[in-house]
Amino acid sequence: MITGNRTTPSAHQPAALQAGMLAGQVPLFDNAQIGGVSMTFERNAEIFGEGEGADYVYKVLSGSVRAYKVLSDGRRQVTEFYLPGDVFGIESGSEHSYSAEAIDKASILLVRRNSVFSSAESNSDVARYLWSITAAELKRSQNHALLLIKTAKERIAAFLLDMAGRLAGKGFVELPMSRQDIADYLGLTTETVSRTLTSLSEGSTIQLLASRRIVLRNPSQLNELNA
Amino acid sequence: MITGNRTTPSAHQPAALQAGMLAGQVPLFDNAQIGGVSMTFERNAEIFGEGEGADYVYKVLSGSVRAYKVLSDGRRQVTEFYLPGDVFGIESGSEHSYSAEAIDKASILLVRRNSVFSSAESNSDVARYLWSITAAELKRSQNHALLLIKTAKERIAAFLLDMAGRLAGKGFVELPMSRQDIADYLGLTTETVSRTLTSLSEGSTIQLLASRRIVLRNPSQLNELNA
DNA sequence: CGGGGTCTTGAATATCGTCAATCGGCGTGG
DNA sequence: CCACGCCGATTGACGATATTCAAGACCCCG
Repeated sequence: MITGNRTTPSAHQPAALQAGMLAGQVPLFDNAQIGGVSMTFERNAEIFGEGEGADYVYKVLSGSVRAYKVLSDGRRQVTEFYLPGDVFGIESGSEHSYSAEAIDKASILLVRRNSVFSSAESNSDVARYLWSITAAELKRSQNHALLLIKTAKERIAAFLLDMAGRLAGKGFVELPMSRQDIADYLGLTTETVSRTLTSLSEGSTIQLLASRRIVLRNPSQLNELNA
Repeated sequence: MITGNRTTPSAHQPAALQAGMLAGQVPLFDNAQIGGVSMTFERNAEIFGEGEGADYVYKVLSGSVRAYKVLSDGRRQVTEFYLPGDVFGIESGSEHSYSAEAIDKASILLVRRNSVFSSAESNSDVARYLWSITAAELKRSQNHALLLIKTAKERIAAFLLDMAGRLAGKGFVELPMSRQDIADYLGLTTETVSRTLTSLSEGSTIQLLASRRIVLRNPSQLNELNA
């Protein structure tokens, strides 16, 4: 790996590691004892590609990341969006089963997979933390699959509520990703995403301050759509 | 938990535990040291329900199991089919995030979650096994999501290939599940599943010996559909 | 041989996708 | 500072795929 337009590894910068941590867990990724290195990725820069060696695990310090798979004909499925605090790239196999790119300029903490694994060998807290992250991702993935059987309006509603919960803005949600990213996450087209947002806006369930800046005027209405 | 029409726990019966085991792994679930109990579930009997306490982990000894989530309006998403050798029901939270039912008469090995967890505390091999099972499920779930963005024909093709690989019959695939189960797994309707199978059959890609007994006449053709 | 559930088939409809044009914001350069 | 150009987003008209509603066939079990 280590390709793409990224900056040179900078000195390690301690991170605010609130998210992703359950009570009583080891502050994995938060100090030099495990040897993390932070890197900056430019907009659309590849962090790793499907099939590449899974030699590192990653944590978002700032910015946002999309993970995705592509079909042979170019159709793309965004499996997950990772926001500050999220850990990603942990795999059981030796190769990544999906690709990851920075959505916007992003600062990412890299930790050698071996460091984490060998640490887990001797420290059961680390092992449990590792497992709990994976289990949480599994749960998210299963809920994602649940999304994909819903109607377009329901998918958008669920997506907005999810993002509102994770981005916690000042009265509005500032989406880092494009309509295409959203479409590929929800299994829709950009046109349908756009139309659905317009429709929700016309029903004053939401308000579009800008295309990526959205006010949830009526969250409970979104929740009802969340069948 | 422990509800539904199931038989009383029988004496432990040693299982053929080939599947789900990676090289060098601990034969978890295969002996009394961890206190497994096998139970028989009748067709359509509930093994556990969403929201119930996740006090056990399960392994299919014979028969088959469907895991699913339901939306408030009754739409059902089958998240996974579990076949002999598969382990399921491991969760990070204290409650199951999905339900599980026997598809046909099934024999299931139950192991107390606490036994597994405490074993993982002291034995890093068990911890690693636990994690690898969860990671493998995550990978399957992500591939499942990938399925849901494809066309009906592609979904059916992928499903048939998957089942053929896992069921390994004598010249044909004997499906344990109904069209409704397949439909809910693939995010389609029974009618669409039926029509698509008929269409594949007319193109002699497959042959329907009986509705649940299918010959893959031309697997490579199915693979090409697997975009 | 009958009955109930499963599966298949048909016709009409709806939702979302495709193709295409236009709009709009933003950075660049004059 | 304003004009241009580019990329992303929106909107419209149309079409295709899958759903819905409905009827009938098949098959296993009693």
